[in-house]
Amino acid sequence: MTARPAIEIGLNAVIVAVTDEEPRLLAVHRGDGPGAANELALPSGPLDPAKDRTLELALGGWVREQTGVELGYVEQLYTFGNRFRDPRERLGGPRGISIAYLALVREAPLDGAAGASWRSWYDFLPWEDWRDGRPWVLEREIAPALERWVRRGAGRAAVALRRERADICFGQGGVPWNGERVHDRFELLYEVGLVAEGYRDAPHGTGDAAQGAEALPPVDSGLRLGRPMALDHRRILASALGRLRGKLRYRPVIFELLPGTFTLLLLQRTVEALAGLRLHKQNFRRLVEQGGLVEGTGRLEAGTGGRPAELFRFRRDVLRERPAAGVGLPGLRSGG
Amino acid sequence: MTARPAIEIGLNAVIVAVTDEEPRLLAVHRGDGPGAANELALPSGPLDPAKDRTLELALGGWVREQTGVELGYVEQLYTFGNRFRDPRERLGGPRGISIAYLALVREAPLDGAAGASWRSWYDFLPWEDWRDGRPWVLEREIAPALERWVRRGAGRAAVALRRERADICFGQGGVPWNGERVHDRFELLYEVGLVAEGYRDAPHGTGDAAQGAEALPPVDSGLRLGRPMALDHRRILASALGRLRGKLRYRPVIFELLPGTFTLLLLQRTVEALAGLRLHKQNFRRLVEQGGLVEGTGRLEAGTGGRPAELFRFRRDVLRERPAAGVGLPGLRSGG
DNA sequence: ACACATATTCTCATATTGAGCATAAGAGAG
DNA sequence: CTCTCTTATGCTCAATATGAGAATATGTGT
Repeated sequence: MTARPAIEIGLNAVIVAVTDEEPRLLAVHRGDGPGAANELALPSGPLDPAKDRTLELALGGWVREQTGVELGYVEQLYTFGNRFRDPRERLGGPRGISIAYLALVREAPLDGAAGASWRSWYDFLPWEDWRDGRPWVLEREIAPALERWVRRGAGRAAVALRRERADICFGQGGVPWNGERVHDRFELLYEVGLVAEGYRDAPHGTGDAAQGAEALPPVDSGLRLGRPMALDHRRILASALGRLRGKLRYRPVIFELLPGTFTLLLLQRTVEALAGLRLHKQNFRRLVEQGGLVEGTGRLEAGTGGRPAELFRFRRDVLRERPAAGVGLPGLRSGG
Repeated sequence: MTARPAIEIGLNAVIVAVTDEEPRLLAVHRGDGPGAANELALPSGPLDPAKDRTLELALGGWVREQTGVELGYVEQLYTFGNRFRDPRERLGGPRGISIAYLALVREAPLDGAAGASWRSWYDFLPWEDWRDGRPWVLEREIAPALERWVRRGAGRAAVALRRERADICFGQGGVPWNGERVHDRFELLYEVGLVAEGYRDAPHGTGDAAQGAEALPPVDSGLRLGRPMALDHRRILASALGRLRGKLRYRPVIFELLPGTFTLLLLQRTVEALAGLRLHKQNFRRLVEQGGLVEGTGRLEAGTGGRPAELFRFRRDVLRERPAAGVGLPGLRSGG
């Protein structure tokens, strides 16, 4: 038996950019793994404990190698460490601990390196995009399937608990939709078996993979909502989206995704893309302008139809004045 | 050479309770380590990759063993992984990755197990307590030392950068104090050498421990602000306090620290203890009552001086109605 | 000149927040 | 029993923030 490390630290990056009003992430192809070959995955790689000085540096190296992209703003998301999170552990592989990061970049054309590509966020989590109203997939697929799951609860109390959980997660039964609860929603869909990963990872008799509180067999394994990813990468993506939506409120991170100057409409569309909501245009403008987040440059954009818009830039001073300034997403709008 | 793991996953817990209007954490004594013997440390222990099913379970086991305390609400904080974070790495120890958790409990008397004890949070971070106004140590020790550090910057631009950083961290030069920036503040004090750990860990000629952006020798090694802890445990504590202060705003976590029924004053004092601020009593009451966070029980508290206060309980329904409800700490008050 | 499209400015009703006054209800001193 | 002290609770008022939308400005293309 050769000496192999008992533990492997995996580093994963959710690399986000917004282009054409779509939030995108950088994905790579991944041919191995006992599941379906050639799944999409997050750029990732193991830490070399002897060489890598910091986790961020190691991550940046893997991303550079796999996608050619250089990371700027990077933030740690979460560390996942459940046993058998990576099915290779069952085959004698090391215990995998995976540290997920969120990175924000301005989308750059990929130099065709490897199989890296930009993918729309909502291909993976289609129920998160409310920009055109309540998403079809929620109404049509998720709600009925959840209702079946609720009803299948064992006893009155269990049904009530399940209903409360479903209502809170998906904004039903009078509960308002909460854009930041992305991970909770994915987790529920996973447990219920509504996403492909839930079915794939379920204990087909093995018995130990049931890591959730209740070991549920997937009940609606016919549904495959959203595009799946390798391992738990879609779960990581859900964490990232939730975190980013929350962060928008109280930190001016949005400017990491924008060019140096931009129109207020581009700023708004970028926020909307991430928030998955429409905002009231006039009020949004008031918020960012009076909030001191941006300042006009005096220059105008080349006309694209109507009256030309002024170009703005991020007001760096806001970090001194209101260190907790964000673009604040108070309410949602139906129309444009 | 015996087989030793190349990586060790350390699990640390910042276990918080509030008693007598003081936020406390559970600390243990720790006799080893190449530094000062018998330092205070967070309850912690390594993950057993072959046995522990989840990170939380492993953590709970170590905490139980070292303190006898059973964890309830647990939340992951951050994963630290810089090389040589643990100085034993230099002596051939495994690469240490440390995952920090925040746990909230109701303070229970310790059954004398081991050397566990409750310690006031602000013994370690005295500049964070503004309940009696701007803390003395900030005015008297930190501000002047930081000013010296700022002036020592190499060149005009460096001085300006340093000043901005110091101002933002510590609410000087017109910048308002931000209670959540706890970790940034500790980090700055560490780099500048104003806390004992900064001096202890500094590269005394070795040259590789300088992990910050600038490899600063500690400049004010005479000062020892606050009580130090083992390794980077005080940094972890700072992360925990910052996170908890932030979380109070948008999640009703405060009730994890309170008994089932409580007066509004106790609730307020508990929030104040964590926030390190005084709040306006009438407005606080309005906030939590109208916000639907609590409901009266009709019972009164045994008199402790003035008019008896009504006992309230947490309104669990708020989780359905406003899933993002917190106690909101809008502004600070000078008086009581 | 005219329709069209988008940008920008204002207005207005309604919450929310910050601050402080006023009143209520107990305990203890005289 | 009354006065004073103490804490609880209720209420007012101004300032500010938010949600919604009307009105006006300034381009492009016909």
